[in-house]
Amino acid sequence: MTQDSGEDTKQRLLAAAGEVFSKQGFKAATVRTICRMARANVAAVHYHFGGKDGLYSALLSEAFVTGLRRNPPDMGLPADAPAEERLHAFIHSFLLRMLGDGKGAWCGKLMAREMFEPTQALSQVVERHILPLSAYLRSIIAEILGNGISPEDKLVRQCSMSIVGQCQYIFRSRAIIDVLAPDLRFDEAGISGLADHITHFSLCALKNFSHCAQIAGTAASGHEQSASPQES
Amino acid sequence: MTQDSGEDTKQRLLAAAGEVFSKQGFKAATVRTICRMARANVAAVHYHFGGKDGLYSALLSEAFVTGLRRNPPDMGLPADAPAEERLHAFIHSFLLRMLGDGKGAWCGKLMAREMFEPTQALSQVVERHILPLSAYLRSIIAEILGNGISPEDKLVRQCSMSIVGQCQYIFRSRAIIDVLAPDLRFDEAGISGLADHITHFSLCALKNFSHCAQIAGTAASGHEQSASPQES
Amino acid sequence: MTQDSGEDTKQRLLAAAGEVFSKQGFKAATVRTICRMARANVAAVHYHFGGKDGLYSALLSEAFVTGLRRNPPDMGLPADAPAEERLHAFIHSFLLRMLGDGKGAWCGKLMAREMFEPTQALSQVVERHILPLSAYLRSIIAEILGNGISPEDKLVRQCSMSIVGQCQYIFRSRAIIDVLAPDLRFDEAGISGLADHITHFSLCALKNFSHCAQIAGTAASGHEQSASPQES
Amino acid sequence: MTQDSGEDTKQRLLAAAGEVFSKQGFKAATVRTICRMARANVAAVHYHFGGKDGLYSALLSEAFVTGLRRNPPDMGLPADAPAEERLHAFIHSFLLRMLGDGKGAWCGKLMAREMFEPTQALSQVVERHILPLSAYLRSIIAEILGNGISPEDKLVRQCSMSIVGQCQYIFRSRAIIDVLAPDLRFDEAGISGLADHITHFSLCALKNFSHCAQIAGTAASGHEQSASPQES
DNA sequence: TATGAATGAGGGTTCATTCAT
DNA sequence: CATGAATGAACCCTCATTCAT
Repeated sequence: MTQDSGEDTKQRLLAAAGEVFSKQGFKAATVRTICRMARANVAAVHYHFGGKDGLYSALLSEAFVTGLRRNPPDMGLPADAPAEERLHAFIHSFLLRMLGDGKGAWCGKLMAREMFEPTQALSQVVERHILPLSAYLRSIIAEILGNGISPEDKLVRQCSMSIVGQCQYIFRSRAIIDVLAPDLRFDEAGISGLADHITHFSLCALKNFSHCAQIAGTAASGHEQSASPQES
Repeated sequence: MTQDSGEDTKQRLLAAAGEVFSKQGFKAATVRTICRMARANVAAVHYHFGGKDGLYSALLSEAFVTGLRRNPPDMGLPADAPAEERLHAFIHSFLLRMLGDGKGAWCGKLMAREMFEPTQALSQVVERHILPLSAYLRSIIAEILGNGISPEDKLVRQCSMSIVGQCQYIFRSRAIIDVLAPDLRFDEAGISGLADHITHFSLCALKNFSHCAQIAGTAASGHEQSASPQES
Repeated sequence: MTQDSGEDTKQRLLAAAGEVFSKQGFKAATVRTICRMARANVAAVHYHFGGKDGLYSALLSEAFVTGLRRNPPDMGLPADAPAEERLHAFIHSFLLRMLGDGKGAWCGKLMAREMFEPTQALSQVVERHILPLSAYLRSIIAEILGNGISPEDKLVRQCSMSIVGQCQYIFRSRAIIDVLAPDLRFDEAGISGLADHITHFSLCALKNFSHCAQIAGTAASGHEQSASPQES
Repeated sequence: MTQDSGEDTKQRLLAAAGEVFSKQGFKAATVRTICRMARANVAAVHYHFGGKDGLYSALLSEAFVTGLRRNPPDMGLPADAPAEERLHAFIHSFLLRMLGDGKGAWCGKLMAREMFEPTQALSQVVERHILPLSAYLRSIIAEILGNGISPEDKLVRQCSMSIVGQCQYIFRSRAIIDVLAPDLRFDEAGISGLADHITHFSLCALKNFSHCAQIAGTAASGHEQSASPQES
């Protein structure tokens, strides 16, 4: 019973911390708010996590694990599914992790914030979770680009950034988007629609990358260090 | 000398505030830090701007004006330049405003932060600066998509988000990118290269949007509220 | 010990606040002074009372309760004592509450100040403590005036003000009185003597109110809206 | 013209200071408020009066002179008027000085405040203005009491306090009175009525002081240091 | 003579943290 | 294990004052 209560308090603290930290940021969030929401004493967070920093670190670790378990990057697709479908699943799960409104939706929000405003807890998360995710996305991109391009190629990296950028923008600029596209809803159907668009947009780009090379070249007014498929 | 000193202090405060606010955010930044950096008294910010809020508002307004003057969205291109070139200029100037290292480099950083963590000072900035910028970008996109599509079309709006998302990601996830792509430099040449890639990627997508429709349709596993060119 | 210490600090804060607030007024008094005097931390007042306002409110409530318990308006007289003796007890206890030098002497001082410079904490004190006191005094006055006059009569109200005014003046103009009547001592005997005088002065007035009516009428040079016993 | 403006500013500052100081007290009042009301620069008060303290001192001196000139204690009565009428005039003028709403009504308010919360500027005012006023009142009282009683007698002093106390109470406890006697108006007629009552009440007491002695003696339960007419 | 700009001390309040129980 | 009480540093802001013109 004591143990239960102890673990229970710890979990309630983590849940509350997720909500508050993801909504207000590390600095703006206050330990008191978190503890009040978790129906715990102010001193509990220091007892369990050693302080505000410790709570945040613990939260960050759990955030990724929980988020990925809830919305895995392949969304249950078999490993041998077509690359196009796997890209769509990756994008869709990405959006769900960041925009989902259900309990624990803060996982992705917290990560997005961490990338923008990295704390010292970031590095371990990057190595443990982000790098593998990135590698997985790049393998999909390389497969779509074809021509035997390596997932480590600079072009693949850039395309990976283009895709992830589109996903994160939706969440990060939500305040702006609410003004620019007020009819956009972030319910399940809205998220699905966004995933479709981003997938469509990106596939169009990837599938035609070589054909359009000269156009970009022209538009780039001579700056030609931009990687092209033939480069590698 | 009085006038000079008066305006001077005000300008020094703005400069320091830009640096600190863009680096730490509104809440985490402290008036003391800003004043120390500006070699001004703590009370000066209240005298000149009426408080922390006022300083931030003034800064936000100036940030956009200064940034746009330094790197205008058309980068000096004639109004009748090809849409492709104007898109490239838009993207390039966007990156320069956010990534530039010169004095006032915080302009873009500040805006990116404001979009992620909007304060009450955001609304006026949106109306005065962001909406026109967005309209300009959409007009370019509509021209490239052709078929007489309206700049207000949902598809154009989504593509606009795709493009802006790619640009902002570069800045926003700098901490991650430093790990994912450690060879990326953010000097003039590096930024130019990034602009080329994003332009290329986006043009490939836009130019082939209709041809790829069925691919996205397949990948989207039946969710078809995603707009397609034929829709409008 | 925890409980003791906890309540102890709260009580020390109240005691110090009483001294400081009554001496300097709400605005001029500083939380830091109070805390220093109470050997407590600056944050303690916010922990226990929620802020300067809360401390003042709590103090005001306690002041009246403590003061009335220490010097009840009837001074232990039986309820059926003659009205004259009850009036004397009322006046005497009033002076004791305001001029007493013992611990908690600030009770009356605080109230006097509050009446002169009312804060938003006044209303509740008025309803809870002052109105009953006033009603009690008016019942005594009505009994002395006789003729079946109602305690709510305008004349009774005015006489009540005359009596309370005499009592409060002693305290309020202490600075002046020290000059005008330097031989006045505010020890137990001095206060008792003052109570005797005020009682005497007021009884003389009340007992002869009807007989003197024409005198006042003459002196009032025609302004006759002053209530007289016959009025009601 | 320069001189005019200078003197003008000085006068406007005094007028504004009177209003603000009398309404908020010395500490709570701010130089900025006064200067804004006087349409003068913040530094003007330091230039003309040497600081906040100096302004207050200057104001206090002027307050009494102006107030007494506006409402002299005899209200124009001939020096040989009956004592009863002179008492009424004294009381009436006292109330007018404190409760008047016209421009410059702050004179009395300021003095009342000063008596309650004496600053170091009080002493000179007491000697120059209050002592003569008090002596004048005592001469009236002594004349009414008759029996050749001296104006310096302890009884006369006490009666003087009783009368002044009634007058000041009306002003000082205005916040309470608004609750206890909400039908009381402080226009010219209301003030006149109050003056009538206080005069009436006091005359009744004074005229019958000797007759009632034994009553007070009884009520005073043995404390007999209260002065009686026969004593001196 | 008069003023806009700038100052430093101090205001109340909030915070993460620690202590004794 | 857990908690209510207490802490001191730092927050933004306001003030009377002074400075340079």
